[in-house]
Amino acid sequence: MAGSPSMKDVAAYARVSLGTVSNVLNRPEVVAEATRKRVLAAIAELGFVRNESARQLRGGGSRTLAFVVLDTGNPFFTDVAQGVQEAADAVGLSVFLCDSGQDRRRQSAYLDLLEQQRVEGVLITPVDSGDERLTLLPRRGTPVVMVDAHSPDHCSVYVDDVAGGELAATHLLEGGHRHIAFVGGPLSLSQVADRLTGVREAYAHFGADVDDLVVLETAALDIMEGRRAGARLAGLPGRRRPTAVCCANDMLALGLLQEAVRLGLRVPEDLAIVGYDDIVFAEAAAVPLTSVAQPRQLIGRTAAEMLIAEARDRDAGHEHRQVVLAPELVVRASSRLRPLDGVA
Amino acid sequence: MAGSPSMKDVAAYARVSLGTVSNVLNRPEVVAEATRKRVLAAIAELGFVRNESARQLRGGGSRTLAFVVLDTGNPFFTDVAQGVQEAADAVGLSVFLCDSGQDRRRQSAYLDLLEQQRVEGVLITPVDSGDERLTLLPRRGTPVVMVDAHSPDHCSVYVDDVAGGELAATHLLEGGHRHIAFVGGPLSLSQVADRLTGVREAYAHFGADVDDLVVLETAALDIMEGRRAGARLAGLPGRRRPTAVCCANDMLALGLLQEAVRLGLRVPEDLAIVGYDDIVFAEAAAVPLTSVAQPRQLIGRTAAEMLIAEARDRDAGHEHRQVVLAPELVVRASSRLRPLDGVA
DNA sequence: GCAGCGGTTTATAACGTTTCACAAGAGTCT
DNA sequence: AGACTCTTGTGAAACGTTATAAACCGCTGC
Repeated sequence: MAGSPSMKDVAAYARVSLGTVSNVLNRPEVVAEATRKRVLAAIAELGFVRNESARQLRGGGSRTLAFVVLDTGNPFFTDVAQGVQEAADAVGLSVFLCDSGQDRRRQSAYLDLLEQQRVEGVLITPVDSGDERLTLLPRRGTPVVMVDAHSPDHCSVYVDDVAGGELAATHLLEGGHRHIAFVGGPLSLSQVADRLTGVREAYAHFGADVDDLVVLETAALDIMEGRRAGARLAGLPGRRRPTAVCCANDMLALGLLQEAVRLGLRVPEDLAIVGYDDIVFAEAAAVPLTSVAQPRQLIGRTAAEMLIAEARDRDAGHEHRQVVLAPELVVRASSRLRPLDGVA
Repeated sequence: MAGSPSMKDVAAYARVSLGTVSNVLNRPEVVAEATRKRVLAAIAELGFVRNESARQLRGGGSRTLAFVVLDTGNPFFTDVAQGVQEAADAVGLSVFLCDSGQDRRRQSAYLDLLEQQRVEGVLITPVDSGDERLTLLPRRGTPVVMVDAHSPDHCSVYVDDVAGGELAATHLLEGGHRHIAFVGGPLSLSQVADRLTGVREAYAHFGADVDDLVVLETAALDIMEGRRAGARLAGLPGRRRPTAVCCANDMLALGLLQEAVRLGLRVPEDLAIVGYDDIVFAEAAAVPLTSVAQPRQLIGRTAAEMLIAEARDRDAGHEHRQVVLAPELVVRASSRLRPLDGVA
């Protein structure tokens, strides 16, 4: 009455039993045409809406999965999310997006909430991969798949960040750069750490002196931090300033690019820049940005499919799989060699 | 046993009654120190996790609200979402983001799901403002607030799009342009329609001939559509080509800008461009983009606060409020007058 | 006449919480 | 000692579904 009408109200209104209403909803083929119509009319008349909580409590799962994202402001993640949606749609699941905003507390809060909601599974790009919840959830029956990150205790889909970092740095080294800055952080994020490792390996493989590499750790991976880093670099006297920058993602790179240009540096002549992720805005930047591309939608789709599979055969033995995809370098103007650029 | 442990299991393990476990969880102050500890230990030992469905079924609301977004790929919306998060956090609510992807079917599916989940309320930027669900939900007790759109039957927070469109067009008219193209769509979106109306009004107020205005309707508001429109414009012979473009949002503008430049047009000399939303990438574009700025976070925060208020006094009489915010023009290089540009 | 038959419908027992009225003890005051 | 309070803990009744077993009904076939 006061609240929304329940199946009981519908049953009373249609002069049938509760069970019949349930049947109309769940196995319409077993109820006679006439009664079915009567019940449906009652439902429409009363504006009855199934109570998902009760449903879930009684019977099956939630038909819902969640994707906990590091930063919805970064188009990379929203593209990954598209892939997730696609895969979920295909099997009739809905996706809730949760933005941790690179905040551990929020990540924890969401994980608690999602477990309590009994979602079918959780996809996550963790801020804090050390959170015990990440191992607890699967142990208690909520599968967790790592997206764009890896962990021995979960299924995961990620792009080989070491290879990506190496790709970026090798490109710059081949361009004659030796004094390169790596900009990114926090280093506790595995993506960032791995990309840096890749950059170091490039120095090694190239036979260059890794002491020429400067690491600028940032507090986050967004445009603001990029601008800050750009200002710092531009403030250095020419001699001590790196001639190229490897950024841990495109958000940083775009901010850095913008600020560097504003402060009078020429890109790529004074400062070559390479980003990471190849977000859709990289190509449209002031100076089109060289970037390491990742198969974004594929990451999302694959991760969701793995999650769904894991949720399906929850009881049956499940082997965690690590799917590693390959990054690809897209060269654009921000790092392109010009006649002016001497070769080391 | 098989499934996750329930409060009953915890009670048995701790050798207390069910009610006591509940008390430990909900009113810890009423239970004696010793028993409380024993129960907490049992909870930890068994890895008990509250079942939110049962909780909700029995008692109160879901402590959750949802934001159904037109396109998570558009940073404008993710910024609005930040504002929503902020306001929700402040009162201890969680936010689920749902991406309708400009797809009516998906919007409907989400609305159904959310109503069944009994969320506290729904924020939405509708693809299809004609969907009956939008009026049904509030009538049945789930408050709905329009974000960046308006409707007489709901609370809403939006920016005066007519004023915004007029701002953009007036700026171009003052720059001497007469042959302007409006690019945006679908026109069924109120934002798009209103911005176009504003452009027309600018012509009227300026005493210019509105027949010089060309309308290019697009299928969506994304970069791809922008590129397509850019190609179309660039393909026109110089005489018939508009000298300026008003885009319905920045995604379109950035795509259009990129393609126009690629096809050899100079911006703003051959083609001036004004975008809408002033997303963070507008400033970092190939040619920094003039745009109509909206107070994104404020929109989200205000909308969420209104939703929360409406949900709180659900029964008490509630008057729908329309909060209209003011747009602001940010002039950058993509429309800046150069000495070369003659004045009409 | 009676067992047996689909085809329909019904009554009832869960599911895991929260809440509320009440019981069991331990003090306190007369 | 009896009548009180106060502090803790208990038991049972909801909440709105779904599933399962049983009941009903009008027939058919023997």
